[in-house]
Amino acid sequence: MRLVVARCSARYTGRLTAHLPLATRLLVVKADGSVLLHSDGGSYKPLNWMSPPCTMSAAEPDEESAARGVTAVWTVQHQKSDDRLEIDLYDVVHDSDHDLGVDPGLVKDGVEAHLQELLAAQIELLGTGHSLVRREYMTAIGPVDILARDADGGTVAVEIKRRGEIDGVEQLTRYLELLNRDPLLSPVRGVFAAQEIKPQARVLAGDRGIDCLVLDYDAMRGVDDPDSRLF
Amino acid sequence: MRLVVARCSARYTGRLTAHLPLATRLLVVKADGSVLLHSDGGSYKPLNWMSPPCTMSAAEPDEESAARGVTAVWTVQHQKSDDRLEIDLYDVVHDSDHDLGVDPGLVKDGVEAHLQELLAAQIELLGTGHSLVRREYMTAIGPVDILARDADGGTVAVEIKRRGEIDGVEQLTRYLELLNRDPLLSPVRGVFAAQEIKPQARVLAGDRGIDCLVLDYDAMRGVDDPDSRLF
DNA sequence: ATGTAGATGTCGGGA
DNA sequence: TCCCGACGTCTACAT
Repeated sequence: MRLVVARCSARYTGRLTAHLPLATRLLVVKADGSVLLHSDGGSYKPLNWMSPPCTMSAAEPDEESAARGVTAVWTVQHQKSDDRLEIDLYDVVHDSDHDLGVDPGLVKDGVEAHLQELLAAQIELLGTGHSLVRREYMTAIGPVDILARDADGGTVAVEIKRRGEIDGVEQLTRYLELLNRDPLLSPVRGVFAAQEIKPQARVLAGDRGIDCLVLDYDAMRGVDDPDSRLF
Repeated sequence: MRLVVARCSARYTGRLTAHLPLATRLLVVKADGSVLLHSDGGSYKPLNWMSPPCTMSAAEPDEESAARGVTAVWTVQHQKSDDRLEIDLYDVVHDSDHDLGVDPGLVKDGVEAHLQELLAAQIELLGTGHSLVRREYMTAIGPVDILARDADGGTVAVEIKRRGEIDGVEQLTRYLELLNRDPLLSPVRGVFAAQEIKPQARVLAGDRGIDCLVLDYDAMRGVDDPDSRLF
């Protein structure tokens, strides 16, 4: 990812035609060639941008542009359409490059969050004698949904999904690997809990010594939700 | 505008609950306090963000977090709702601050509107003997871009787009259906005019008995625009 | 302030 | 791949 802060102007042609007058802005060039042009306010939407797949090429300004003070011209061309973004750079205030690597991406906890609450409140669904240690137990690679103790005092890490698939088992495996390095917690047992667990995920979990727990959302709500107990 | 590149994890609670596992990302803090969290790919949408009005406060990590390697905790709180974004920063790779000033903002060049003006002024591009009835001819379902008469006195409805795609043909079809119910106008012929017409749209138009007209914007401006006639 | 339609919408899922 | 619907939609404009 390349970060440039510069006085610049820009033109965009594609679904519409538009231009940006001269001002100081942040230019972000991502690893996939996409470009964002941000001002110091507004929302998360850039003033102007080019989505991937696209290619960015920097060129010397022509004589006329150079005379106006342009130091570089960036052309960002979309690869599948004729969308094109041209940026004239004037004074460059900042220019740096960073290797960010791949991003695991956002994890949305919608129904998942509710399942987590319910299971935390009904922790004995894990087995008689279980007790809750903590929800969203923080680790360096993200929060473990539920940490609990079983009847024998052993630690249990629970990963909760709406639909239990292979990647959820992988996630729990990573957590277990990390948690088991902590002598205060080890040995940590894993429980993969979901409303529905795919056969492949169940097989993989079994292979990893991870228990599977199918959660009955409605039944759990029925126990916990006052609205469902009115009768 | 503050730019930080750092390994970080984040949690968002508000309309939904979500979290970002540990990874290296770009953090942008804008002058209005809004915060963007970008990965090195994807489109212009950040992985996570907080829109203004909001306040960002940085704090020391608690003991437990510090033990995990957290060097700072940012809390971004929306001012009108209980939306909240919490960011744990680990290794900070880059941190810089820049004064960008106010931005004049994006100027959209209404090419479609301009094309309509130009075609109205050069209505014979539809064919010899055509005359303009009206621009923005109002109907119950919206304005028809141009209504004209051909050499034989027949009515012609023109839909103008910069890029001619299927939905434009559908739109014109709806207008034609409506206009053809009017005995004073019927039969009404349709013309789909655009700078560029996609093959699918051309096929659909043909199927509906709608003529296609490719507009040469530069040539039309050359005829009409005094700035281009100076020589 | 509030509701509604458009967006360079973006993004994900299913056929 | 295209099509369709949801979105932390956002945004401007109308009332």
